[in-house]
Amino acid sequence: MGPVAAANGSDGWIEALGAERTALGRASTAARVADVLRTHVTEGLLAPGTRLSEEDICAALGVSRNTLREAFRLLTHERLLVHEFNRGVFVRKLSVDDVRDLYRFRRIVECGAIARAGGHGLDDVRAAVEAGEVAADEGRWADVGTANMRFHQAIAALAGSARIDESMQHVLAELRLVFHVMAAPQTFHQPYLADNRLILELLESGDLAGAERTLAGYLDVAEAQLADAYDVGARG
Amino acid sequence: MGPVAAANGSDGWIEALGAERTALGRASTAARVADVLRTHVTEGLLAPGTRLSEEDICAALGVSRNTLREAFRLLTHERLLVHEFNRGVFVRKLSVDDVRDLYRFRRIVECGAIARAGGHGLDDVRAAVEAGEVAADEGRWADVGTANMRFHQAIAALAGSARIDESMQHVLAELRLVFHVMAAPQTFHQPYLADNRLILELLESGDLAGAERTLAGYLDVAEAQLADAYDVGARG
DNA sequence: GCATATTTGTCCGTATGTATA
DNA sequence: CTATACATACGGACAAATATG
Repeated sequence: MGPVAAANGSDGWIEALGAERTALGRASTAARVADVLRTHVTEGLLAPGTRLSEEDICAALGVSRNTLREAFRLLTHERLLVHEFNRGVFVRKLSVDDVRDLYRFRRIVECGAIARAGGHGLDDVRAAVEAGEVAADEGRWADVGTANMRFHQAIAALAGSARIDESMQHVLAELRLVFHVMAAPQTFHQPYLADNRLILELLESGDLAGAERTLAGYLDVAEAQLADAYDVGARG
Repeated sequence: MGPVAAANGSDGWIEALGAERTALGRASTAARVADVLRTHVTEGLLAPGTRLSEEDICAALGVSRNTLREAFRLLTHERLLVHEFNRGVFVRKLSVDDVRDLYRFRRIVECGAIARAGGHGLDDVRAAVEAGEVAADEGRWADVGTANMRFHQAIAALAGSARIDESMQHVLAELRLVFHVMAAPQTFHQPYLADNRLILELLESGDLAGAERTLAGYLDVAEAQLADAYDVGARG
């Protein structure tokens, strides 16, 4: 374990990667490597701006450079990593402008999905709302966060478009990077549970315009809250 | 030039690729290779379903397999190619369902962009409309098509979101694959020029709701026209 | 169903170019 | 300006999967 860890001054995340080596079972090697890295990035174990050295990670995960670069491609496309030519790949660092851009995207996609919602797909929305409420009752704040993600993914899915679904998935993955700048990311989502239920009820009653209005306001508030966190905090 | 051409029964597109070898100037090799392939695919020179042999293309472009595979990855992410494990990469073949999905996406994104349009960005819309009209007057149908693409890209850009812009770009590139199933792709876009101008004028007069309604109807008609072409033609 | 040839998946070593201390 | 570190790109190798006869 020594040499790699000692040489790179990485705060130990390289070793954590190496520990996942055994988990690399089957399926495309690159996809598995991408899974491992994706987890580390979205969980906040790799700080934004960190450079990912090809050599070190190859050694830690026991894969070749070509395979690793394939994994880098996947995550770069998901905007979790950025690739600077002749310099390497880095963990994505989102700016306030990125946050505003993400919410512009969400307003269009989520509100558009509601406006064109048919009757189907509401089950997934309801399931996400209830899962969030149960998790909050039991104090499982991390699960509240994932339930909230599921809620918005389900809202976008009302559009009935695979491409919309995929875009939304990527946007939400990016947002996970943003949440780590919050002082208390655990409880960030809790206040929005009531809005989620209200939107669900408006949808079920057929009041699409009301649901859309509520969601738009919701997104405005969340965006402002995150932008404030940037001003106070890391000045990203 | 003989052996490669003679052996692969490729209708000559491999040689056409080879002709672009000199154009490979600077910037990442993989990105340049991707550019060449992207052009060939979107121009319809490579029929959907065609398998892209690593060996042949490496020889034609004079790049290594690793580099070519990197280019393949880029284009796969753009959905222009599909990668089947242990079988190779193929030019994407879109189904009727794909067409419907693409138009669902466009309805949400383009109409949403109009609904949230500020005053800025209309210059690009106007430029695209006028370029299309001039090209049509002069019978340059290919340019009419590209001007039409520019128009819709400019509409999406009214949202003021880089992520929306990029998503729209990919969707329009995919749509180019669809246009080739039309009997007369050259004149496909011509009838829509009048709609483009109408939408521009509604936007300039501040009638966002009217512009959105017109565009939505436009997209419905175009989708139906393409779906019909699929029924009659290649049964994709 | 089997044996063969082809093609892809993965990895390695190395030479060259680029950025940074 | 020099030196070092690193990414880029190439070519070759072998295993594994697929296609072909």
